[in-house]
Amino acid sequence: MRQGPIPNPTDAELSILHVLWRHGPCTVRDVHTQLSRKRDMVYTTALKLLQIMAEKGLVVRDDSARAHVYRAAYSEETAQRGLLDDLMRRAFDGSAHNLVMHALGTHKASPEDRAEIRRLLDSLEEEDA
Amino acid sequence: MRQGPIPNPTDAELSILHVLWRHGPCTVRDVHTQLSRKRDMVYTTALKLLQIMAEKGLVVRDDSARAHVYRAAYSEETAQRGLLDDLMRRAFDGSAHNLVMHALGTHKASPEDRAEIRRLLDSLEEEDA
DNA sequence: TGACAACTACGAAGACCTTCGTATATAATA
DNA sequence: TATTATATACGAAGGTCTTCGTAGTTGTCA
Repeated sequence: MRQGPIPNPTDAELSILHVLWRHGPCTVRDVHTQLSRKRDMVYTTALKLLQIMAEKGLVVRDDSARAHVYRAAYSEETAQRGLLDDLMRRAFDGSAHNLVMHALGTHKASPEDRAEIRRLLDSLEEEDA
Repeated sequence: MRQGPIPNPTDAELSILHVLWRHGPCTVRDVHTQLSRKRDMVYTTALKLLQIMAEKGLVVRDDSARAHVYRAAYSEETAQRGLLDDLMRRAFDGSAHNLVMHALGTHKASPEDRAEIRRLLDSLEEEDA
């Protein structure tokens, strides 16, 4: 644990969180097994990362059993929002508008994606009214 | 200089690039003066950063005069795209749709912003047709 | 019980980022 | 010319991130 706000996850931390979000609470062994399918990583590295993440407050540890069980401290959505905020502040002058225009302009959005975005815009219009 | 693709700028590097984008080509002195208005930083730190950035290819150096002149190697838009790509790949499963929905959902977009986004969506529809 | 397997704890190395101090060279000036 | 101001170059410290190896503990099973 620690005081203050939970920091944004780093790269390796994010890859571990992905496993936890996808599979729910996991032992180190579980995390390592899953992670090994994507990256090359030794067991103790996963362990160390999880220990550090627990200290940072990124994950919560249940050490009632011999094999400790870890779970993500917050949802993927929350993490995404934190990372997005950070990038927006650092590189987009804090403007969501800038960022969205960029994302839409340079990356493929399917017709379905665009329809969904329109629906979201519609609902935002209603809120303003 | 160096080979391979130009890496994304780090935090301190981004703050220097902001000065160059805003003011055009600058000497170290110029950059440091501008930067000092926002952060606390010693002259030689700005110098060192610019030297490293030149090595990475983030900035281009003109050393024909005694006070070398640096300029950004690419536009702010290009840098933003690179950073956005990176975040999308790491945290949003490579999906612009996810990212946009998040940005719009959790951050204020003015009616003007939304109108502009709609126009962009319209133009994307035409491209598909 | 003894040997082995699986677990946690932890130190430390190597990479990168940021920062600063010092050394050195060059221009400007009294 | 001698002094002072301003430049660049560069080494190194301190921080974080990631990685791994080793030590020590606990459970399992023949």
